[in-house]
Amino acid sequence: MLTDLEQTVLGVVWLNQPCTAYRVRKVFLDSLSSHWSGSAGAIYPAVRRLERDGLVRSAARRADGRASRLYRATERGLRQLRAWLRPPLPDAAALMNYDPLRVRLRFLAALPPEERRAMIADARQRLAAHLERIDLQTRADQASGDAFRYLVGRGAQRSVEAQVAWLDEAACVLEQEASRRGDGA
Amino acid sequence: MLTDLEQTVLGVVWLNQPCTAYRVRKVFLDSLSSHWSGSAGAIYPAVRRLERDGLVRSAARRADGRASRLYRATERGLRQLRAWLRPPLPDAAALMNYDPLRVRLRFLAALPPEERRAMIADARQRLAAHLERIDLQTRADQASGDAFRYLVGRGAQRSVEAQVAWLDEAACVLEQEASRRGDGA
DNA sequence: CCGCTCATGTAACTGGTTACATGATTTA
DNA sequence: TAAATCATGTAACCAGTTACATGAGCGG
Repeated sequence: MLTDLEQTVLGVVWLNQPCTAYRVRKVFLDSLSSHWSGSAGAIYPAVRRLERDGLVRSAARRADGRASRLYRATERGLRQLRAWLRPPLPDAAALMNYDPLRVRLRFLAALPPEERRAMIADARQRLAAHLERIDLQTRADQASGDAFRYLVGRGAQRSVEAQVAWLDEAACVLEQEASRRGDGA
Repeated sequence: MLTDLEQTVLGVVWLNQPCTAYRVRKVFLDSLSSHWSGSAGAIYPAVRRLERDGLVRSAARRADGRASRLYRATERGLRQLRAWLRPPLPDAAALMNYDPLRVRLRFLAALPPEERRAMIADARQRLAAHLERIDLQTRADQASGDAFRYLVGRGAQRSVEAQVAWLDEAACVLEQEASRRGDGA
C-alpha cells in the first residue's frame, strides 16, 4: 500500500513522463496547496521507493549536457495508479476533509468576543486573497485545454468559496449571539 | 511550536475539563472526520507532552471507584490556545485545504472514460450519504446551544456540499468532452 | 563573476501509525 | 459469565520534516 505522497508522485510522473525527479518536486513546490513541503528529503526517497517497487523506471540522460535521470511509469505503475483511482475509494478520500480553520473555530470561545471577530475577519480576508490567485490559475488552466487540470482548479475555487461563505455565516451568527446577550443584559 | 494534534488535544482538554485522556481520545474516535486515528499511541503521548510543557496539569482521581487522571488546561495552556487562534494564522490554516478527491481527479485521465464516470458517481454517492450523517449531527449540535459546535457542523456541511456540487460539474464537463469528441469523430 | 535555477542527494529527528497488552467495570 | 467499554499504556516502524551539502549551467 502506497502512501498518499507516493501515489501522487506516481501520478505526477505519469502525467509528465518522461521527467526528472526534480520536475516532480517542482510540481509540489509550485502547487498552491501547502499540504506537502515538496522537500528533497520527501520526493527523492519516494521516487526511489517507487522505482524499487517497479512502478517507475528511469533512464540516464545526458542529452542537453546536464546529467540526470528521466523517469516514466511502468505498466505496473499505471495499473497501480488505476487501482488507486477506481472505486471503492478509501474513507479518507470519500468522507470529509480536514480543515484547520474549522478545528480552530471549535475552540474560538477561548478568545474574547472582539478577538473572535478579528480572527474570522483575518481568515476571510486571507482566503479571499488566495481565491484570486486560484481564479487566475484556473483561467489559465481552462485555456490549456486539459479538462482535468481545469476541474481541479474549479474544485479548489469551490472549496475556498465555501469556506468564505461559511466564515460570513459564522460572523453573522456570532454577531446575533452578541446582540442577543447584549439585549438580554 | 506544538503540532496540530497537540494543539487540538489541548483545545479538547480545555473544552471538556476536567477530563481523562480517554475522554479526549473518545472525541477523536467519535469525530466524523477520519483525519486522525485517535489511537492510544497518539493521544497518550501527546497529553504527556502537554503536561511536560506545563500546558495541562492532572490530578489523580479515585472518586467513582476507577482510578484515573483528570486533566485541565493551565493558565499557560490557555494562553497557548489563544495564541494559536489569534491572527495572523499560518498559511496551512489560511490557504487551501488538502482534498484527496481533488488530487485523484487530477490523474483521472489514467482511467478509461467509462470508469471515470463510475469513479465520480461513487464518490458523489458516498459524499451525499456522509452529508446526511453530518446534517443529523449538526441539527443535534444546534439544539445543544453551543454556537461554535454548531458552526463547525455548518462548515462541514458546506464543505461537503461544495464537493458534491463540484463532482456534478465534473461529470457534466466530462460528458460534454465525450460528446464533443464523439461528434467530431 | 555572482546569483539563480537545475539536479540530486544525505542525516538527524520526531510524530503518528498499527499492533500488542493489561486490568477493572459495566451491561446483556 | 461473556462481551463491551473504560482506562492506560508500550514497542516497532516509517514516512515526512528541516537542514545541510554539492556541483553544473545559465543569465545579467
